[in-house]
Amino acid sequence: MPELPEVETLKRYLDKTSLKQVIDIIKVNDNRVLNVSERDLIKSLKDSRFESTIRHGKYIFVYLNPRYLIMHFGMTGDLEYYHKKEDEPKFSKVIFQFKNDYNLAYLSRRMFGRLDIVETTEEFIEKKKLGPDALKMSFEDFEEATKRRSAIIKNALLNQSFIAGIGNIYSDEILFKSRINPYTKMDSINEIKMKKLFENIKEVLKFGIEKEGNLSTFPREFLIPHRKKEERCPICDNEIKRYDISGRRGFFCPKCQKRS
DNA sequence: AGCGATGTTCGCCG
DNA sequence: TCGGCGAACATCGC
Repeated sequence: MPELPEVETLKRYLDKTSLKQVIDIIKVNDNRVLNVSERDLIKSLKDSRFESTIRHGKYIFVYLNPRYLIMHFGMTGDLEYYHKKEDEPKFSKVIFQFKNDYNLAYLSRRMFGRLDIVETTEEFIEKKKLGPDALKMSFEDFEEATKRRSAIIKNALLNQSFIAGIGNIYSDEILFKSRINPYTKMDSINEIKMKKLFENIKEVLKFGIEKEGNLSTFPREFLIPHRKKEERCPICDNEIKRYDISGRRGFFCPKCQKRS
């Protein structure tokens, strides 16, 4: 459950289920997901409440007053709200039990997600060198940031210091919609295409949020349903090509997304 | 049985 | 310094 649309969906889920409830018990099943000591985690959470949440890129900051709990989900993180003890979901790593006996479980299968406690959001964003959130970034900032970089566009979109929230699957979708070849150097994209790219970042991510991050519900005219071998481009019917870049696997249409 | 996976980080090298 | 690459992290489903 990890790119921006999924994380936004988790944020809304947390807001709907768990906000303002007093936390009674913090159960740590596996302390490997903690970037903070178990003692400090408990100290910060016990008897306080999840007051509000902010999402920045793929991170959720949960305001506890006065500190923040940070949730990151890696590739397989999730949240689940449930009542009965025996319904504790598989892969639950940390469980927040509220005074009303309901629980919010933080799950992680591959252990790539992390929980942390910080004093301010700014301090964390600075430490991680996170760029602006993809949905909040202005075109001016986007354009400015692109001018200072020579990286190929696929890597730039994945680079959280440049723009925060886009991952492997959505970056492919954004490039497909923008008709930009993933290997295009950023400084060779003209202003019109750059504007279109910027708009498509927002549109694709917002569409993902509407779909609650559920990739299997994407309509066929998107690239997402065709991310496998021997699929055809929904626009031109050409064969979709697989490519490997910086250890990630992507897909694109060589005919629609010509190198410029 | 082996491969691949929505992420991040780090060391190496050009 | 920047950017690309590959490995490492850890686990499970197909």
